[in-house]
Amino acid sequence: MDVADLPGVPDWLPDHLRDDGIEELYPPQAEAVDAGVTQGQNIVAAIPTASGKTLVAELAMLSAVARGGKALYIVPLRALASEKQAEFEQFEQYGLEIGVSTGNYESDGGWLGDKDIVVATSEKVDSLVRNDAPWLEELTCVVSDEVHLVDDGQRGPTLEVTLAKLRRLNPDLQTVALSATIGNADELATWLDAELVDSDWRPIELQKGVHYGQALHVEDGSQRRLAVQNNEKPTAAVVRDTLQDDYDEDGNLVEAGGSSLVFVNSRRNAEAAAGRLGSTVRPHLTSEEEAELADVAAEIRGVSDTETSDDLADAVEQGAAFHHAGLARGHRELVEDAFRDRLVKVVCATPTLAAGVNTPSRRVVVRDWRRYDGTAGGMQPLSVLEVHQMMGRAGRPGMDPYGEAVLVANSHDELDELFERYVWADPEPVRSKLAAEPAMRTHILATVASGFARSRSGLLEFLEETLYASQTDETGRLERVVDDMLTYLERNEFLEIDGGDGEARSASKSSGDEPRDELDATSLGHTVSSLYLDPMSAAEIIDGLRDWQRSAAESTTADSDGGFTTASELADEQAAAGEADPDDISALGLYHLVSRTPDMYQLYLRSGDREEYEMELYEREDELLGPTPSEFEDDRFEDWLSALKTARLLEDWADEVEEDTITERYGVGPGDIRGKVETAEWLLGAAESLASEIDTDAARAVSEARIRVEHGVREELVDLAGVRGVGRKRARRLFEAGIGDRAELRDAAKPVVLAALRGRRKTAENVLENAGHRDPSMEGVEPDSDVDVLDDDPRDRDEDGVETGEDQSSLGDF
DNA sequence: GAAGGTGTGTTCTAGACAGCATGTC
DNA sequence: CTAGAACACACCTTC
Repeated sequence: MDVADLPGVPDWLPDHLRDDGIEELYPPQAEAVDAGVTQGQNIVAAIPTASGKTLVAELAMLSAVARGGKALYIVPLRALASEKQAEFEQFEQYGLEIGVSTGNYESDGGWLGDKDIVVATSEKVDSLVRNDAPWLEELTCVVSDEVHLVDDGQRGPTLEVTLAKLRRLNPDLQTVALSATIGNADELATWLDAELVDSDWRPIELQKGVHYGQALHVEDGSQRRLAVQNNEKPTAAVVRDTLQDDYDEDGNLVEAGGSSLVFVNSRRNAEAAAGRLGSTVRPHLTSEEEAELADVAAEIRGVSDTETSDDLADAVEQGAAFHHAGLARGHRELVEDAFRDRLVKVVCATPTLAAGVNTPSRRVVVRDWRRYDGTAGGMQPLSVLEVHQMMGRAGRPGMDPYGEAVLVANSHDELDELFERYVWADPEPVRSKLAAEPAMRTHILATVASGFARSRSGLLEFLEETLYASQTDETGRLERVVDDMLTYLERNEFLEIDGGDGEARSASKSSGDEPRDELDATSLGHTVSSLYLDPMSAAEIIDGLRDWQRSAAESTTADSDGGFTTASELADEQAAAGEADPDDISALGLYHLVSRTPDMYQLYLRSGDREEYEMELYEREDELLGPTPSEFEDDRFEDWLSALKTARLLEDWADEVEEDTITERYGVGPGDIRGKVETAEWLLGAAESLASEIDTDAARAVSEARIRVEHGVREELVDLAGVRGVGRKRARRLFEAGIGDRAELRDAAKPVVLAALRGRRKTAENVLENAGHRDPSMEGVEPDSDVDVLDDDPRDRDEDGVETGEDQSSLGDF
């Protein structure tokens, strides 16, 4: 189909596409147009990655906007939100406005309601629905990217419910769902009343194969010699083969050496493999490439002072890299960019890269096809869908003649098994996971709180519009889970059933009457839903805070030894008790409280950890909020301990312990610290709202704990760290130079400030300006040589990562 | 006697969304 | 209950 023949699209689009070199649509795109994407028709497009899904989405959105509408593009990852934003910004020249909204980022320049196309994560959209964003009703087109993720137990239900809600809000909404090739795309189409485009057409051919022994066995039945040299691992042989230039019989260069993407099953394996493959890659680098790689390596070292950072930089110097979720954001982006620029020749990655941003490669090697899964009790094979997603990264459009995806077999039996299991197999069907309890807990409360259902029957009726309902005939299960969760939500005071106190419901049941089933969210329930908390997390936090309030009150009472003589004295005493002293709450107690909620992904207890944290628990038990579970309640006690480990990490961070020390002490990567801190920040913010909602005196302490963890500083630096451009390190340096807070920073002698900031003039000027200094100029100022500046190398510091100073005594037991 | 190979026991395990109000070194 | 790569370490071989 020629781009000139597109119905319903804006006039400028055909020329725009031609400028991009697009004259003709790919077959699946043409199919989507025939099915009516540009005319408001619902579409499910199940087609491979890199076969032009984005253009299908763009056709739908642009034609919707051309008709005076407004489009929403839902992505599963924040990183994809920014990638799509960059892509859609090409249309700004035609007057379209693009907006982005994720948890940590919202595009500026006006209200989202004024944008023509908004990109957001599914959770953000869910949250917008819960908080009643008015512009959602103006949507005429919604695109859901990677919709096969409805199969995900954790996050799938959110997408499923959100789509159902958007469609109910606006019955005329055009729904475009983009999916990987899956077994049951037709079921998705039925659910969404959509036309189905199901195709495995790809713009570049993808050849799948399995390497075993000295040969690569390709799916078409052919074999290619791919020799494993002395002591080399098969993966290294495949990577080396990819690096070599190919020539035809006449000696002409057919194809220059290419890059490989190697998928492995653990972070450690990724790092080890990258280190080893470096020696495979190095001989193939030009000196120019080596110099550029050295620059990238230097940037990587600049991102953080950790071992991970050093290891990554070492690998990159050799032209190899690793990629996993333990990397800091900066690390990830540097690796992805260097790989896209063909500078880094091999990336060894965990599945982060298969689901994440677009990083195609000449060849993909799936080395490990089993992954540890604690719940299943051992190694479990990856799903076909997952492996196909990885293999689909092979082949860069316009750059490679074809892509190759290689599985690695270690035995002849495995060779056969891999062909059966992955090369020739169709992906699994996608199944809704909505009926699982944690998902129901959250979404029932949200559905009631935001007014989508006001009764049990209304709730069930709404749930009929989900994929779950369309995939099952067994209505009994759904009803049972709904009732269980309603009871749970009522018991925790998030919901009122029948406007009553819980007795009414069971009474009506036993009397055999028609169940009076009105549902209403309590004020607390509304708060929990709009905070986007799992109700179970909210319940845990509320219990913990109430427990603290109670015990604080008791200790106040116990202090007054006299006993009460009159009623008024009793009242006074209770009032005093009611104002429990927030200073009694330790930061650790609060960190532990949020770390044990289901919204915090806890750290793993390693061997030896159990003993260590049992000791820690014994020493600091009275700081924790709520009663410690008995050691015989194995699971809960285990959770309590790993929450303590997580809480200790947060405490260290808020105690200004060096990043390097933390990564080593807890066996995590720099990116994990950021992740934990971010989650804790969010949960403590939610805890702050809950604390005021349930009327405890803890709000102030919670707020302080949150600010400390946000900036990673001790109490005395909270004010300084609030200045833009001042983080934990600069705040500490300024403090050590005698500058205690923002006001003192404004009045401080410039030479002192400059010296504290290690003579960086530009930085010092920025900092002073942000602190509100009248004349921040550092011109002609020389650093004060009397100021002791903290050494920049963390390895020179003592274990606490805090320079020995006057406040040494406050360090405590260390 | 250093470098390297082989054998054995031990250790450890993927990912990442959200409130609210603004910004690390 | 289920795996398997990587590593640390001991021990041996080889030049």
